[in-house]
Amino acid sequence: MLTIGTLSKKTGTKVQTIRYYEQIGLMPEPGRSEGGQRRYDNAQLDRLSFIRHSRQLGFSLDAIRELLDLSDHPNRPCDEADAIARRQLKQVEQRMARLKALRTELKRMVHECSGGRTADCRVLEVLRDHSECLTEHDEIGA
Amino acid sequence: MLTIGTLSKKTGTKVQTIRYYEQIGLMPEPGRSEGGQRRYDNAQLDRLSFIRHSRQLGFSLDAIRELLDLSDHPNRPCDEADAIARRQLKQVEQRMARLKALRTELKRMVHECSGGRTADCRVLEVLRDHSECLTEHDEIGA
DNA sequence: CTTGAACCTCTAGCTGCTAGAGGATTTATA
DNA sequence: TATAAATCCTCTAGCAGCTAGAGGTTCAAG
Repeated sequence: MLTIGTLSKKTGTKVQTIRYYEQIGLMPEPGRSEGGQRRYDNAQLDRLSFIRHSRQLGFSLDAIRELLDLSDHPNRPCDEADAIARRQLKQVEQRMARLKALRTELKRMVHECSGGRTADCRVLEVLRDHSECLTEHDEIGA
Repeated sequence: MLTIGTLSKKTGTKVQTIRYYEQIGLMPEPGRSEGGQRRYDNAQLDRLSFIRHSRQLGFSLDAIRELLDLSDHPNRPCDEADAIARRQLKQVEQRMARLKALRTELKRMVHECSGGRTADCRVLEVLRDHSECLTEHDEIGA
């Protein structure tokens, strides 16, 4: 029987986060001690590890919900899990492409800054005038 | 005199977002029409463009606040603006490195999935067992 | 039996918007 | 000048995915 603190340490998840996962139904309600404290077993430890690992790979909580559901039904075809992973891969690739464009632009800004007064600062100038940008970077928060 | 809708179209910013920027003090309170509607001038248009462009380059609203402040004081040294941009560049590079590791792992997962039952799904297996990962990817939400 | 660490619930906060309700104003046309 | 459509207003609440803190209880060691 594991306390929430132990689970926290074993998975590198904050205690509050574990309770949050329970609240949104991602983790099942665990058993309780006589005094009302949460007590976990190994299955729940595995589940939390799965969740955390998926989060580390960038999957959304919704995607993880689906993946967990699939994982609970061993006889279903795995196309769906595959599709979710492919979607995630695509997203990662899109984000990388975007960051690459940003990096180019930022490098250029920083590189051109000669360190005088802000009046002549290339960084600020570029920010003021989009047309100075050589690369495309048109979506916010992608 | 520009209405908020015009500003919205010219900068590609949602009307609510413009009001939000005003609320958090990023945009100044504009003048008003007799009936109480917001009316903007070109200086404010420029300011909003600056904000938007900075957002597109990934700067946080706090960073933008600093950049705007620097931009308003042409005689200050521009080290600070430079530092902010360098910080941003560093962040972008870190995120890229992280995404690269994720991509590798996701590719491997997807590649190895042979399309059978979920019981044998490599995607789910890898998620279950971190030790199967070849690359490091230890921070969440970076 | 006492102490202190870990637990409990509950509420509110973070970033950066976005959406909708319910109503007022502006503008174009008839 | 009247009216209708488009735009504007304020206010509140919601999204993801946690995180922090208040104020109080339980547990395990000594």
